[in-house]
Amino acid sequence: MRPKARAHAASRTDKATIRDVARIAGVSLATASRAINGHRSVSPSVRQRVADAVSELGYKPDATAQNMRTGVTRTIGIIVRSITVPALAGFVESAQRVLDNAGYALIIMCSEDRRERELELLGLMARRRVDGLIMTTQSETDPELIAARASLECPIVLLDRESTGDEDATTVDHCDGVRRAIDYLFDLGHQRIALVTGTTAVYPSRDRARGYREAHERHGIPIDPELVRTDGFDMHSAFSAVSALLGSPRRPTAIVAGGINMLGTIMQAVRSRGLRIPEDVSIIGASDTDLSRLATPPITVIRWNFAELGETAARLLLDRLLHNPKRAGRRLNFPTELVVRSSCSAQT
Amino acid sequence: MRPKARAHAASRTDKATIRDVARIAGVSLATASRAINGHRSVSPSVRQRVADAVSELGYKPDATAQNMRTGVTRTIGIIVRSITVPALAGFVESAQRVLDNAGYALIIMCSEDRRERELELLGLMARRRVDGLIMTTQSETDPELIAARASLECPIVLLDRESTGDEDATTVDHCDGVRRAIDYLFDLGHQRIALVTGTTAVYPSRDRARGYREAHERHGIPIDPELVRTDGFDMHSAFSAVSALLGSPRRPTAIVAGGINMLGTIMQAVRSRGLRIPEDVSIIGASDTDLSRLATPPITVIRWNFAELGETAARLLLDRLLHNPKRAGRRLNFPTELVVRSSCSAQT
DNA sequence: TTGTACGCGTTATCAA
DNA sequence: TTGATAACGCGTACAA
Repeated sequence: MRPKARAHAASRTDKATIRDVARIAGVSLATASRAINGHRSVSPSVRQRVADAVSELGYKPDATAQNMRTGVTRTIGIIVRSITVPALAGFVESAQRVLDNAGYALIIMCSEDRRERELELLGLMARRRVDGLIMTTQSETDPELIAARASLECPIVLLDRESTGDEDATTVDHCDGVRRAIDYLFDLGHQRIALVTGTTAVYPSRDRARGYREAHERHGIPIDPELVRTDGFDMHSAFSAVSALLGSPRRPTAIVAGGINMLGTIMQAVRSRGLRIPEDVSIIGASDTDLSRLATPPITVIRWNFAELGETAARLLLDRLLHNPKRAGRRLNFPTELVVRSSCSAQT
Repeated sequence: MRPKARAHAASRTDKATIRDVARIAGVSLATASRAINGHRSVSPSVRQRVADAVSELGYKPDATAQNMRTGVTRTIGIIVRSITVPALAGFVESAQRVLDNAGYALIIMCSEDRRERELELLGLMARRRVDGLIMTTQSETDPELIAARASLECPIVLLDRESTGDEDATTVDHCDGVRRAIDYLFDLGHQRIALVTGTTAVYPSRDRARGYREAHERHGIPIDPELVRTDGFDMHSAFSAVSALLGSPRRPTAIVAGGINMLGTIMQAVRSRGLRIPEDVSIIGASDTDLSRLATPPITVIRWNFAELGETAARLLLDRLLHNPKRAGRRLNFPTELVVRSSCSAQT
C-alpha cells in the first residue's frame, strides 16, 4: 500500500498536493484546480485565496498526475548517435530551446549507431509515453525498426534521414554539398578524389555517394571504386580507411570527409603518415567546427546550419502536436555551402 | 471527461493496458501485474499465458502510471550551461550511460549560465518530480538558488561546484592544474602571465585564481592584477579580455585559459592581433579537445577526465537513490594533468 | 495461488 | 460560482 519508494526524501515535508491547497484555501478540490488553471468561473476572492495557499505551501502541480489525467506527458524524446559530436550537440541544443519554450522537456538517449540499442531505446520511449520523437535511425528500411517507430503512435521527425511513411523528415542536401566539393577539386586539377563515409543504408552516405557520382559523370571522369569508402562513421573505421587510402600505391590527391565528425580523424591519419595538408593531400570537411576554422591550415568545409535544422525539427513536431495532428509528412531539405579555406592545393 | 489530448495518435489502436493483458490471459488484473513483475506466487501456466498476452498485445507498462503508484519517476534531471561545450557533452554522455544502465532516463536542460533561467529550470524539475539531479549552478552561495535546490527534496550532485550542504559534489582540481601551468611557464622564463576566467562567484574560477596566486607566491613573483581577468566564460567576454590584454603596452607573454571552452576564442583573438603562437604569445588551454590536439601548433593543456567525472557523478546519485539515502554529502576532487605540447615558448 | 478493492494527484463532468 | 465524484493505469493489502 504505502509507496515503497520516496524513501529518500523520506517524509519531512512530503510535497504539497492540490488537496492541501484546497484545504488551506477553504475550498473544494475542484475549485482549487480551476483557480490554479485560470478558469474564468472562479470568483476573484476565491482565486486570491487559492493563490495565497499555493505560494504558502510552495505547491507545484505534479506533472505525472497531470499526465495521467490528460494523457499528455509534455515530453519529447530525442535519439542521436552520440551527443559529443559537435554538430549533433548543436542540433539538440537548438531543438531543446524551441521545445522548452513550448513547455516540453527533452529526454535524450544515445543510440551509438547500434540497431539493437535503437530498438531498446524506442521501447523505453514508448513506455514513457513521449508525446513526440526526434531521431536518427540506423536504417530507414529495416522493417523491425519501422515497426518499432510506428508502435510509438506518436509524431516522429527524422533527423537527416529520408522518410518512408508519414513521418516528417529533415535532411541536409549532402549530395549537392559533395558535388560542389568535388567540382571545386576538379577545378583545382584533382583527378583522384576519395570519399570516406558510412554505410549507404542510411541517407547521408547514400546522398553523398550520389553527389560524388554525379560530379564525376558530369565531368566525364571515371570513378575508381577503391576511392569510395563506406566503412562507417566511427573514428576507428574512418582512420583505417584513410590510412589505407594514403598507403596505397596510387593514393588519392584529395579526400572528402563524408561524416560530420570525421575531420579530426582524417587529419590524424594524414599526419601519422607523415603527409602535409594541403601540399601532399587536400582535405574537405563535412561540417564546420572550431577545429576546421582554427586548424592550420584552416580547412575547407561543406557547411550547413545545424542549429537551424534542430529548430526546424522541433517546429515540425510542435506543429503536429499543437495544430495539425494528421497532416501528411513533410520533407525539408537543407542547403549546404562550400566554405573555401586553405586545405586544398592546385594539382598540376 | 475524455482526455482532450492524445488526439494525434487518435484512436486507431489505443495503447494496450494491463487490463487488456488480464482479459486476454483470462486472469485478474492483480495476477497479471504479479506475473509481469515476476512475483513468485504465480503458477507457471498462468505466467505463460500472461507473457503470451503481453507479447500479443505489444503491451508496455505505462511509466507514468507506475510512477504515480510507486512515487518514483526513474528520471534524472541534468542542468548544464550548454551542451555544445565538448567537455560538458562528454560529461553528459557518460553520465547518461551509467544512469541508463540502471534504468533511469535523463531530462536535460541548459541554464545558459543565467540565474533566472536556473531558477526556472529547478521549478520544472520539481514539477516533474525527478528522482535526482546533476547540475552546475550560477552561484554556490545565492540563498534563493540554495532554497530552490533544497525544495526539490531529492538528491543532488553538483558538477564542478563546491557543496554548501548535504549535497554531493564533484570538483576538478583546477587550482592544482593552473598552478602547474604557471609553474611550467615560470620555468620557461615567463614573468607576465595572464589568466582569463569567469566570475569568482563560482568554484572553477575561484579555484583557478587561487592556483594562479599560489604559484606566484611560491616563486616570489608579484601579481599584476591587470593580468587576472574574471570577465566571464562566454566567448564574447573572453575575446575582448584577451584582445585587451594583447593590445596593452605591457602585454603578457603567456595566457592561461580559465574556461573549458575558451581555447578557440583565445586563438582567434591572438590571430586577429596578428600574433603567432608560441613565438609572440604562449597559450595553455583548460581542457583537452580535438582542437587542442590537432591545432598547429598542438596546444599545451590542463587535462582532466570529463567522462570519469560524469560517471562518478552518476554513481554518487545512484548510490544515494538505491543504497544510502541519507548519508552525508561526499566531495570528490578530480586530478588534472598538464599535457605539454608546443604552444609555449621559452622566454629569454 | 488468485481476485477484489483502493488510492496515487490531477482534471473534467455533472448537479447544485 | 462551487462541490462531489469519476477516471486515467498501475501495484498491493487483504480476503478468499
